[in-house]
Formats: sequence, structure tokens, C-alpha cells
Amino acid sequence: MKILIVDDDAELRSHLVDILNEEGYETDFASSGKEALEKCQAQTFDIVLMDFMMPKMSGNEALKELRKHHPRTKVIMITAFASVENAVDAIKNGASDYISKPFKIDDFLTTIRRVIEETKFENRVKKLDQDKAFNAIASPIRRNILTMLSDSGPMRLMEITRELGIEDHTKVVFHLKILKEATIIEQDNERVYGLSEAGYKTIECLKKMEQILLD
Amino acid sequence: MKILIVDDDAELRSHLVDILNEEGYETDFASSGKEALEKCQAQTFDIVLMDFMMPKMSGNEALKELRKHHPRTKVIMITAFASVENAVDAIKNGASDYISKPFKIDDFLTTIRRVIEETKFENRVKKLDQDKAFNAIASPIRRNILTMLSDSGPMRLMEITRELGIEDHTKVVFHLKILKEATIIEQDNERVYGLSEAGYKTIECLKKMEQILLD
DNA sequence: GTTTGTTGTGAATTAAACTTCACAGGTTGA
DNA sequence: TCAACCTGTGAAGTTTAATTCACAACAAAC
Repeated sequence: MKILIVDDDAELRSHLVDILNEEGYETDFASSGKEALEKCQAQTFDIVLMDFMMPKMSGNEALKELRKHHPRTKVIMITAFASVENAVDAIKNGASDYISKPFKIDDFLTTIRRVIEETKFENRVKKLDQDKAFNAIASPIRRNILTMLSDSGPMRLMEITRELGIEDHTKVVFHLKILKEATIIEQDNERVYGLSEAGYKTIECLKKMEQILLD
Repeated sequence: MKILIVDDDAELRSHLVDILNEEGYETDFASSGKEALEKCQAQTFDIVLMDFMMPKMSGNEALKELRKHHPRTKVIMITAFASVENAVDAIKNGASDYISKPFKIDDFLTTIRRVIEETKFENRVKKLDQDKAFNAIASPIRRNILTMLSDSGPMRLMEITRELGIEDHTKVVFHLKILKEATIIEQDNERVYGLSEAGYKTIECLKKMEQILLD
């Protein structure tokens, strides 16, 4: 777990770094929003801990930029105790949580841990989705279905079945179900099968792989 | 099967087009090497039939260009009867076969059919290779092995086994064998496993897919 | 209103992928 | 030389994926 601490107050910054190091986290720090963005460009952090109030680029601006370019790193904002609206603002802009100054070390660590758990959980879910997608495109039949849907647009069950030259339609139903569970294809209310948003991305990948593998 | 006939002699050209159409092939024609390249750019041909001797861009030049930009379309050259060295030249430059002028229609068709059979065979083999590759990357374990080899360079069996946290090394052997059969990884004479040329391409694909699927 | 075609479900079977186990040759180091 | 480790094979067992079959709801066509 790599954590970046961003604060213009050198004393607080190094204090937080010490605490987190003691807990076994890998840390780095930045004294401004600009420096933080540069460090995030160079390496990948799991969590960024950022002060809301900073000179020049405000924490909120840096937050927006971060979420735009590194959607997978979580941001925790440090706000002044009084300003609830700042905290709400931060959440709206994509912060995972906020900590009000002054805070107890225990509360601080609890927040960090919770966000880490959330991150881990999200990653597990994404891994599962990925596994499904890779499995879905592992079968030649399913790849055929996908390229068909890509070339000819949405199709009905029996159209697909006949185009594939398969006699038993339940076999096709089986494969369509797998593609649907992987959210690669979807069915409209008239039961027509078509590529989903993720499906178009998958097709893109497929095309690239075929091209690369065929030469 | 789409065939492109390239010849500056309009009479011979339309004669060949007629013969091939009668045989049920889809045809198109061009009167110069330049025109042929343009047509190949716009659409994909399975076979290009090209006269060796043409004004301006020679058949040989056009052949080279074609092979460079469209390695999957086969080229059959038409040469003058006397010039054996031209035929040899054509083969060296990547032509699949050649036909000496004048020729009998039967011989001509036999050559066309042979090249078509070759193409079909090659495509079947490539399809099989592709299936293997997609299967190989369908397993999370094997994807882990690939990313490990990509990140850390070549590794020995037990290094891989321990890094994966697997107790039974024969399990890893099983997966390595599949990756080896898909020619994604290879073993040097000291039994160290490393990515093959196709392996690097596969990793590239994997990275792209992961990135696309994760967002 | 009966037939024909479409779109499914759920259980049973078959096939393929994966794992585990027993064993064995080869190398290294004490 | 003997013990410890690495690398692997082949068979048996387990699990998962894929196919086939029997059946059914629903719609359209005759």
C-alpha cells in the first residue's frame, strides 16, 4: 500500500508520514497540489491524503485533476473542522472520505484502514469481472458470436443460431448466457441480442489480439 | 474468394476475369501496379494475379509493396515463358507461385486452386494458434505467470512456484506446458522459462485488455 | 383453434480442464 | 556417497465447462 501525503504544513506532513510508516505503509509526500500531481504521474499510489486548504492550487482542484487522470487512486481530504460544506464538496468531487482537523490518531488510522478495505474489495470485484471477460472470449463459438454482432449489428437468437450453422439452439442459448453474465452483450425488451458498452471495448481488444497474433 | 487481376494488356485481363468469374470467384482488376496497390488499400483480396512486365511500376516492385503492406494476400506472378530468372526473382520477393505465358486455361486454374488450398490451410493453422493463445490467457494463474515473467524477466520453475504461493510444483508445470504449447513462453537450454516473441505481443494485448476492462 | 416457429429452462450426460499423487532422473553440496 | 533439492512424467481423481435432451410458454399464421 503506497500512500501520498499532500500538505503545505511541513510539521503535520512529517507527523502523518511517521505515523503511517510506523503502521507499515509505504509513503511519499508533496507540499503542493502541483507537486502531488507530478508524483502521481511518475508512480502509482493507492491512496492520496490531501489537505483541502493549500496556497496556489487548492486541494479541491488537485482532487479533480487526480480523479480525472488517475481514477483508480483513492483520495482522502483533510478539512478544517468547521467547514462541513467543504467536506461535502470534496465527496462530490470524488473523494473517498474526509478527515476533520484536528483529529485523533486512532480516528485517522481508522479512516485510512476503511478506505484501504474498500479499495481491496473493489479490486477483488474488478478481478472477478476480468476473469469472466477472459473466460467469455476463450471460446471460439463466443468469439464468433461477438464478431457477428459487431459486423451485423443486433440479432435474434435464431438468426445467430442459423448463421453459426448450429442445429441445437439451446447450445447457443448457453453461450449467450455466459456472454450476458460477463456483461459483454445485452438483450433489449424485444429479446434482441446486442453488444453492450463493455462489449464494444471487448471487440476492440479482440481485433487487436487477432491482428497481433496473426502476423 | 476475392481475386485481383493486374495486367496492362486489356484483352488478356478481361479474358482472365471472365474465366475466374465463370469458376465462381469474385474478381476485380487493375491496369497498373499503382492502381493495384490502391485497390488493395481499399479492400482485402485473397489472391492477386499480377503480370511481371508492366510499364512504369514493374510487377516485381508492386509485389514487394504488396507483401510489405498486406502480408496475408497471396500473389501469383505471370511471367514470360523464357525468363526463368524472373520467376525465381518473384518467388524470392514473396510470390506464392508463378504462371508462364502462354498458358493453358486448365494449368492456370490448377495453379489458382492450389494457392487457394494453401491459403485455406494456413488460415486453419492460424485459427488453431489463435484458439490456443486465447485459451492460454483465459486462466488467472497463467496470466499471473505471464505478468511475472514480463516484470521480473526469465525465471526457473521453483521461483515461479514459490512466487505464486503454490505448494505443488507439478501444478505449475501443467500451466507452463500449456503456455509453452501456445508458444507464448519458451525454455532455454538451462530450463529457464521466458517470454517468447509471441509472448511479448500477448503481454501487450493483456495489458491493453486489463486497462480497457478495468475502467 | 390448431399448427408452426421462437425463446427459453432444468436435468442428464459427455467432454475438457485442472489438480493431486506417486515416483524418478539429474544436480548440488556436505 | 548420501541427502536435499530441482525438474519433470504419467495416471487417477476432481471439478468445471459444454452439449444434448425433454419439455413448455408464447406469438403468429393458417
